[in-house]
Amino acid sequence: MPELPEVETVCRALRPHLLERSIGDVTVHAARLRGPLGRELFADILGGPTVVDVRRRAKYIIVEFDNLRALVLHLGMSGSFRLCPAGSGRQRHDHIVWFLSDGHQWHMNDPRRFGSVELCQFDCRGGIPERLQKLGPDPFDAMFTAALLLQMFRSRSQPVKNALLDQTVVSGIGNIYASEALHLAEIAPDSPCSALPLKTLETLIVAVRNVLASAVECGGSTIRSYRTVDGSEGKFAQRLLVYGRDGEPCARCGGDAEIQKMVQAGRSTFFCPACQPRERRTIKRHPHGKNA
DNA sequence: ATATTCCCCTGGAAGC
DNA sequence: TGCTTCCAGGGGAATA
Repeated sequence: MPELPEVETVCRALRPHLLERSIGDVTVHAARLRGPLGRELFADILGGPTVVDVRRRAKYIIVEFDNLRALVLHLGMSGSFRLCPAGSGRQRHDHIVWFLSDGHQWHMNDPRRFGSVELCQFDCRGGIPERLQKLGPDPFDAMFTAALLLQMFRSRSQPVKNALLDQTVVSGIGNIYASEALHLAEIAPDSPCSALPLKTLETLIVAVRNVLASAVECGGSTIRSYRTVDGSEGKFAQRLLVYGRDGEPCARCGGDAEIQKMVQAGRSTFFCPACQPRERRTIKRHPHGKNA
C-alpha cells in the first residue's frame, strides 16, 4: 500500500501524538508480522523512555526514544495506524496496541501482515539502524542526481521501471509512482537503464520529485485501503494519470492513445504508448555528432 | 554479480 | 447465490 507520499503523510500525522510521550504498556496480538513478534520485543522502551523524534526514511517510520532505541516500522501493503481514546476496543487485524503516557492508544493494523516492527539500537554516535543502511538515497536528497543514476545504470540492463522499484537505487518509490513518474518524464518503462542518456535521467529525477511532492501535498493516494492516522483518505488517486487507468484515453496527449498495462517483474506497469514511445527517438544531428 | 520468480497473507472484485 | 480465480501501494529469499 504505502509508498513515500503515504508513509510521509502517516509520519506527519503520527508525530504530534508521539513526541514527548512515552509508552506505558503494550499488548501484542500476533505471533509475527514479517518477523517474529512478542511483548518482550518492546521491553527497552516501556515505562520511561520518551519519544524525541518521529521521522521517515524511505518507506520506514522511525520512532526514536531518548535512550538510543528506536522503533522501525514498515506498513507493508496493507498496514495502518490509528490513535484512539483510552479504553477503545481492538478491531480485526489490530496486531499491536501501544498505551501512551497521555492515555491514548496507538493501534497498528495490518490485514495482510506484510508489515514489520523492529526495535533498533543506535550506535554510540547515533548512527542509523543497521536495517536501513543499504537503502539508496531519498528522492529529495541532494545526492540523488542524474550523474549518480548514470553511474548506477551503466551496468544495468534491466528496464528502468524495475530499477525505480529497487530500494537500493533510490528509496521510497513504489509501483504507483514509478509508472506515474515515467509517464511524466515521457520515458518508456521498458527502456534498458544503460540506454538512458544523462539528459533523460535529469528529466526523470525532476518528474519523480514532482509527482512525489504533489502526492505528499494531497496526503497520498487511496486506491483501496490506505488511510492515514485519523482514518481519512489520500486525495491523489484522482490525479493519477496512468496507474489503474488502462483502456482509458491518455489525459496528457488528449486521447491520441489509450493507456496500456503490461507486467514487469511480476508487477503491473501502466503507460501511454504515444507519450512514452518504446523505440528510441532518433534525433537528427550533424553527421559526425554523437548520439546518446 | 544481476535480474527475475516465488512466497509471505487477507480481502475484495470479477468470472463462472 | 455461491464458489473459484485473480489481483493488490512491499520486500526478502530462492533461483536462473
